[in-house]
Amino acid sequence: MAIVILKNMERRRADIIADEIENLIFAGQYSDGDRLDEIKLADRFGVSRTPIREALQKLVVSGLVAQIPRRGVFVRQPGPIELLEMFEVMAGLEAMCGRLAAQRISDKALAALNDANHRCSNAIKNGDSDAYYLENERFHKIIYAQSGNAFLEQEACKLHDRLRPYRRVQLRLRGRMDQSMREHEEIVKALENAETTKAGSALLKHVAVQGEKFHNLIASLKMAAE
Amino acid sequence: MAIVILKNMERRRADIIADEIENLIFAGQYSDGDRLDEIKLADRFGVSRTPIREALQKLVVSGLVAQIPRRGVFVRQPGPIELLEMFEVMAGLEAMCGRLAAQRISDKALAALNDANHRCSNAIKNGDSDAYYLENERFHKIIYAQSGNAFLEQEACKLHDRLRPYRRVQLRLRGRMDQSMREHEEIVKALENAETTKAGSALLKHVAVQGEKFHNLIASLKMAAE
DNA sequence: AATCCAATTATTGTATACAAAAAGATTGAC
DNA sequence: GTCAATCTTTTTGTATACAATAATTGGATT
Repeated sequence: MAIVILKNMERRRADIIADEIENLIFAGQYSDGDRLDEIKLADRFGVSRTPIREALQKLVVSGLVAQIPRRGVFVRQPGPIELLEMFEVMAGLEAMCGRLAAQRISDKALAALNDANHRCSNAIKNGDSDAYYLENERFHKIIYAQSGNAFLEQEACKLHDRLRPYRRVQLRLRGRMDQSMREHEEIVKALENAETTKAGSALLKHVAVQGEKFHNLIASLKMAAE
Repeated sequence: MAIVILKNMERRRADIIADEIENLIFAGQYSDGDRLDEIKLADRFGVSRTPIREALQKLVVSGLVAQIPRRGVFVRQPGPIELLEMFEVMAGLEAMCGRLAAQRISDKALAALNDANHRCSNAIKNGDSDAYYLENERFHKIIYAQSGNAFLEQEACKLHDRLRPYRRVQLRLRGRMDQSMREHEEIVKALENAETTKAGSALLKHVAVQGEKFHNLIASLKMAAE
């Protein structure tokens, strides 16, 4: 008898709204320091202030906005320093996932990684950057899952999602997609051979913002600010 | 002229309540699966349901409770597997902090580490375990800060605080406090000599739940369940 | 014209009211 | 006696009302 985990499809409105506001912030609809007007949001979503406020409380905890008592809730777009810090942690988490996955990964997951890589290659050939980003994300999330640590997987996913808007920028550099592909293959090889250390260091290098990637990130932030 | 960062001392009631409920959960006042009754909590804190609900939303995001739509909010005490996963991530984060701190730590912070260690020793001699836990915490938080990565520091602190109730258990093993002290000294030495890898591995080993620590943790969980 | 103060207006935070759904109790059939 | 269906109660989720605080505006004064 199969065990069925039925995901609660019915979500609370406040939760849906929290996601939507999050997307608005990620999409750059708000600048750093903008106040999130409860009444305007309530009008926008066609609800009262109550679910809006519950949604905002969630965003406060997840760090996307800052709340000043009796003043309101303000969006907090990370500046260059915080972004570098977040990428540094992301690299560390990916390395952690890689080290664990090297010991724990299943054959099926290895096949899935190769599959994702293959589709990445095709996307590059076709110049389809959207497809590339999608498969790239699949590649990394497989590794998170194969860490065999659900808590780590969750944390890595959270940060990955939060950095998504900035990751696209990273890949716009000339030849960066090709190099990224080579790194992916190196990572898979290390995982296949259960080379713990190598898998970790390959992922660290792959994700870390160093050298040219650093300058690229800073430059793109300046452009976004204009 | 000194720059004064005035921390908003006035906190929202909902935030204070969120902290208090969090403490109740940490203190073991609720078992896994218990429903957090909004009305009872409202009575307890002498407020209406509104601030209670805002507080609960925060706890949902921080992962302490799970919300089932139209059913309520239920406390989610981590089971043995999730605990091990969390300790595994904690060890990884501490190692990350250690590697970075080895490159970035200040002389002043090194002195503070030695100071904390010294007070740890004294606490052991006096059999004052409360003082030991306090200084041990100070020791680790200094390292988080000296990673030079505020985002990492914050994440490490969050997880550290969440694991606090279970860490005490770890140190009850015979001779564990002495061994822990030796490990602290090894960590400081690596940091002093800017030995990146060694600082990381020493912290990993220090925090990871392995061997006897594993059995101790599992056993204590069983006792708590009785 | 610039600045300070008072009155007005917005906005947040909390309480209460109400609708919808779930849990629990009660009755009735078998 | 057990099970099922219906009715009642409880509880969640949302809207609205109101109080307290912050922002704003419009003079009055220098």
